[in-house]
Amino acid sequence: MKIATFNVNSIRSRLPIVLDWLKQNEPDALCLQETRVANDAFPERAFEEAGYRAAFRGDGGRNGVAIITREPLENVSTGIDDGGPRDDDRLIRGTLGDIEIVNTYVPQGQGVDKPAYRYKLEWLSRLVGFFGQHYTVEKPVLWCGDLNVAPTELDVHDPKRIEGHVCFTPEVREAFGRVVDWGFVDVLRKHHPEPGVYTFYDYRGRHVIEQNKGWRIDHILTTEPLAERSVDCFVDLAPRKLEKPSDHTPLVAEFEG
DNA sequence: ATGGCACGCATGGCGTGA
Repeated sequence: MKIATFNVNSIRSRLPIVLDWLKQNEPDALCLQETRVANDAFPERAFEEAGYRAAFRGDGGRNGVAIITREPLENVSTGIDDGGPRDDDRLIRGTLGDIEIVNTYVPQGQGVDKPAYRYKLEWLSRLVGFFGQHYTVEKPVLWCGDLNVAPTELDVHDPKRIEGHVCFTPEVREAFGRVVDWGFVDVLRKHHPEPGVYTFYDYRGRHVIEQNKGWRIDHILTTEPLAERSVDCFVDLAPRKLEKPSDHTPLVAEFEG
C-alpha cells in the first residue's frame, strides 16, 4: 500500500504534474491539499481517465482537500464534527482497505499576532479530540497533509531565522506535539532521521532547491500498528523541479499489506 | 540585511500563502 500527500497549490494549475506523477508512481492513495477549486469545478474526469477516483471538498479560491484513490474510498466525510466551525475545506477522511485516512490542510496562521494564529492553535487542539472521538490507536490510522508545522529544528533549513514563524513557534510545535501524543508515529522520521529532508521550498528564494533551503511541514503520521508495517517513506523532489511547480512536493509512504 | 513568487478572483491590484 502506497500513500502520498501533496500540497498542489491549485489542482487546476497543477493537473499535468499531478497526472504525470500518478502515472509514474501509481500510489493507492494521493492526498491533496490547497486544491483551490469549488466542488463543481474539480477536474474529476481527468482522474477517472487516469484510472483513479476522487473524493474532494472545496469552496473556491482557497483551501480545498481531496483524496485520489484507485480503489473506492469508503465512509468519506469532511470537517471537524465537534460542534465548532466545521471547516470542511480543510479536512477530508475515508477508509481504504483496513486503513483510516485523515487528510488535513492545517491553517497556516498568517502571523503570531493574528486571529488566524489562535484559530490554528485551536484547530490543532480540536484535532486531538477528533481523533479520540473517531479512532483508536489500536487500529491502522494515517494522518497526513500540509500540517503547517515544522516539528523540530531539524525540519527547517535555518532555525534561527525561522524562529517565531507561525509554523515554528514553541507553542505551535507543542500544539502539534499534543496531536502526535494522541498516538502517532512520524513515519518519515522512522526511515530518515537525518537533517535536510524537506517538503516545501518557497517560490521567492533563489536557488532554494540547489541550496536545499526548505521546510518539512507536510507529514505522514500513523498509529503504531500501521507504523510497524511501514517499509519506506521519502520525499520526492522531482515535481518541485518541473516547470510551473507547486511550492510543495510529494511525501510518500509505503506499507506492507 | 531580508527581498522575492504564484494563485484565484477580478480586470487592477488585493489577500493569501509559509
